[in-house]
Amino acid sequence: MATVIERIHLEIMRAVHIHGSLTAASGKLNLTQSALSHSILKLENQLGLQVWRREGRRLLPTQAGEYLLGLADRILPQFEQAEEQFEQYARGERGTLRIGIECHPCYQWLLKVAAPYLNAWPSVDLDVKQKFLFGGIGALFSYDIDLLVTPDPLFKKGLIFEPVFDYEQVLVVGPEHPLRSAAHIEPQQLSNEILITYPVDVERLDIFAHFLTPAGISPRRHKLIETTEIMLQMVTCSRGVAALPRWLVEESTKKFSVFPVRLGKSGVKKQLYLGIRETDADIDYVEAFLEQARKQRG
Amino acid sequence: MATVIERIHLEIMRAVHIHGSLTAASGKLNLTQSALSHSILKLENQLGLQVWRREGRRLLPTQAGEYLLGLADRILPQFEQAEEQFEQYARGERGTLRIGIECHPCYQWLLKVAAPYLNAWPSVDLDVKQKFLFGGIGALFSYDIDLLVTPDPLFKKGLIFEPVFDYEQVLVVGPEHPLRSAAHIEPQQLSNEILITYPVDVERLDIFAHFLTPAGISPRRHKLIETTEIMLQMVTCSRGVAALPRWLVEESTKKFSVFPVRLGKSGVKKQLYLGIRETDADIDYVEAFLEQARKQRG
DNA sequence: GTTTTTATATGAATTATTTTCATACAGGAG
DNA sequence: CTCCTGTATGAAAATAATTCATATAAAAAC
Repeated sequence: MATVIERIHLEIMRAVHIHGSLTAASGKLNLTQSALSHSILKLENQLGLQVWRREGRRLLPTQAGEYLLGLADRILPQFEQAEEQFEQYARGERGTLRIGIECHPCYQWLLKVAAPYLNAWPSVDLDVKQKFLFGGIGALFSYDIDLLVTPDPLFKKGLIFEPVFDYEQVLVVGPEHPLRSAAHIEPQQLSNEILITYPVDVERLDIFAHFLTPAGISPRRHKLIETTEIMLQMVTCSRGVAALPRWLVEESTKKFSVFPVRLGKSGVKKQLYLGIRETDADIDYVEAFLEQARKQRG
Repeated sequence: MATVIERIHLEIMRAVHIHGSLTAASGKLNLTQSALSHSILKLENQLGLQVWRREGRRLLPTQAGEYLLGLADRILPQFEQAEEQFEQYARGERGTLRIGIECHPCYQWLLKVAAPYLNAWPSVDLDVKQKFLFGGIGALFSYDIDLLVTPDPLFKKGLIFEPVFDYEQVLVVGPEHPLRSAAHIEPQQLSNEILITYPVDVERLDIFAHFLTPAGISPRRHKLIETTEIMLQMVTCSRGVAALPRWLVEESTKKFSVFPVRLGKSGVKKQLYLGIRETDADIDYVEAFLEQARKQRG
């Protein structure tokens, strides 16, 4: 078969899916309803099958339509990303490094590396993404991001992962807290505490995954807070305890009266990794980011 | 920016890359050299940058050109796969289940499952792929395959892996071989043998990865053979020993005089997994394949 | 239940785009 | 230097996409 599916068809499928009707979609695409109708009808003719089941005036995707929608979701972002990239090239900029992060400490760490990197590479933009339909690895494979910061590396063909940061996850308590100067704590000592965490799945929280859950302990209450600052504020006021990287706690002692306590006798030790696609390994500004990360490390 | 990059541009970039010149590419695309030239020139105007550096009459991709080539490699196969899929839909067929395999036992196992599945689903085609630029997981993520058979599952968001087959990797020896009726063998007993394997990386061969290498032993010689039949033939004639799944050896005793011997006291135990994309989990013929695999298992 | 509104489909006319044709121009081989 | 072979280019031709005007029908409103 010749080439029949064009970008415009995917654009139409997606726009109709999002906006609910050909008419609504036509506005967004700066075309008339008639143009879209003709375009899809032609496609249906060429394919020899329907893309929508016309039920009254609703357009319900058929199996083929669903397939096209999936194709649109995979492909259109890549066209768009490419066009943005070219706009940047044309302006003399190098491009955008799209960074994906999969945990909160990842974000904290990234903030520290980003500043010196942006100074060194004024022609490169950074874009940070946190939500991935198929996880960070999937985002890397499908070119949604160029670089992944994660605690879970994957050593597979086509990807390169490198450790960039070691840290210890510690409990943070306020100045009034009885555990304030304990050498370390055991899981059961948290069973009567209010534990404050970021609002993510419990399995993804280190204090649960590597400390409480293995011991079969739950805290008295589990409170969810979005931002680190508010979290530390609440800990300072004895409204609960939290778990954060030690370096972050130590940096915060200027602003908040908070104290780190080791989790378990040997502590909860974590590593962050940086992952890229093998094919990107020799792009200068990608390489430079890894270099910057290594420098920060040592 | 409006939508400027179209499928045809990617087709041209790829064809020129493959065939070396606009003129050569034009033949393959059933267009004239002039058409391609106009098309790319228009694109370059809209993007505001060159896609090729014109050096004499050679067209050398610029950075932007390289980017487009990468885009073409990722995107065009998806368009093509979609069109094939639609052709099948139009013929009343359900589609093609593209299966990736990452090891030789995977292939042997697949052969056993494929026959009953194809009978049960006459409207579905199977396509088996063995070579992946970015490994099986990458192929799954980038829609090169729909289903992966592998000994290395990856439990990540967006993917579903399920164990489908347990087997023991054993040594195969011929009728004259002194180890023929040994209860099991130790690594050093192979140091004077000719070991026959498939021609793949040593790290991917179970007998090396899980038996010889940990003990620091190498066989006297290492011979590479492509096909299982020839391999068994050579073993029968005392031309060497091989390592294969026990079930495969047992099935082969009718045709070849070969004998399985356990590797180490507790044997080398392996599992095969089937992996799919989460989004495909409720496609009936995909589900049916998993069901078939489970049935085979029990 | 009738009317009004709002959606898609369709044919013809128009506009825009792509493609070809003819040819200019230039690099590389001999 | 000349011939061969590649790309670029402008104008003409062919094709394709888009609009406009309108038909048709399903919801919604009354």
